Amino acid sequence: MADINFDDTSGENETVALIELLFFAYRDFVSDPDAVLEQLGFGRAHHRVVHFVGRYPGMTVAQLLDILRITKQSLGRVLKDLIDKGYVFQKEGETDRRQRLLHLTKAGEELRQQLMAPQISRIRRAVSETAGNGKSSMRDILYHLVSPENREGVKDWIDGARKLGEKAGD
Amino acid sequence: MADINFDDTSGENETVALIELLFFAYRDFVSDPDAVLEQLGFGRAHHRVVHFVGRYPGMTVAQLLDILRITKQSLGRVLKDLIDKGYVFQKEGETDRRQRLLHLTKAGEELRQQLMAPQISRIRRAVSETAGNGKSSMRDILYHLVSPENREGVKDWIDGARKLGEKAGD
DNA sequence: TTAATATGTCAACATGGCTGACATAAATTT
DNA sequence: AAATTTATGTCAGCCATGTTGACATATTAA
Repeated sequence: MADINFDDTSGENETVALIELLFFAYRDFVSDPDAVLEQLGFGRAHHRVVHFVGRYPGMTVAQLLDILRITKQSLGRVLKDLIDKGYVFQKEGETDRRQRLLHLTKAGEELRQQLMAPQISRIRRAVSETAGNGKSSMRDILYHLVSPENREGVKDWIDGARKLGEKAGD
Repeated sequence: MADINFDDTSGENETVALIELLFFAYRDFVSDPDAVLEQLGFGRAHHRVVHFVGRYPGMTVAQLLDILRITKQSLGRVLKDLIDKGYVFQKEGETDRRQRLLHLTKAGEELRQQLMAPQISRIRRAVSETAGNGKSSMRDILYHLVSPENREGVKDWIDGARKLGEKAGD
């Protein structure tokens, strides 16, 4: 349709596999903290706010909006939840008193660690299970980001889809 | 909170950086095809269906549900859209006539290619721009999955957050 | 014949995106 | 000092896409 160069047909299937691995890996990766969030009545939007505020205490609302790429309205809702439930608090900026600098409370920081822990474990496990380098390394790593109980299914899917691919190059 | 081993403090910050890189990279990666989808009145859910059906023509509805991990209801809506607009069609299973095997029409396959093209380009570019191996390779690759115009901001964020991190190990 | 399976459909609801308008206070510019 | 811009908050309302649970149909399997 557009002017894309499909000259390199050699890595075609591998690249498509990477697209799907990224989908699968991300799907599992973000699902890790869901159980914790659910008990608190929070969603993934809350998670992102807790994570980034904890990572950069004192950040402004504008900075957070820029990172998350969402609107004030969307942020406002989850931020209100987090403030009301005592995980985030705001501090008037010292040099600019219009700013409401964002910070985590002790409970907020604990929550952040709790949410981050399984993701850290997952990444460490993936890294430790991965050898090689370059392209194959990324593939390995992403594959290893998939939950062990899902790997068989993912592998079957990837292999199966490749077998049925039209122009099986490699 | 839970019994997580934070013994290995050496790779702590790097691992957190990987978490954020995965967030940023995925954010940009899935946003690639949005412009095309918007013109057709489709969303990302439609994209996923088109992609996976095109990758595995003749798959059953149950298989697709298992891959996407969504409910029948959620799938039904987007599937109906895609069928009504002529991008997907269903074929009665030959051995099992209860099945409605999923296929892309010609328009569907063209759409799939059109949606996949920028993601393939992005991955290829990232791979070609990446050297090294192992952990650093994944970091490089994910970093390079971020849009060039966003890399400065992402890098600043990662570096800035690391500088402000409590236990700056490495 | 009965039970299980594959699929479709309905109502109802929740989350978290979005727009656009508007308000306030503080900082900056004129 | 006055006017403008900036940082933030808030309101009403819309949309996409996820959820549950119930129920219907056709077909296959026991």
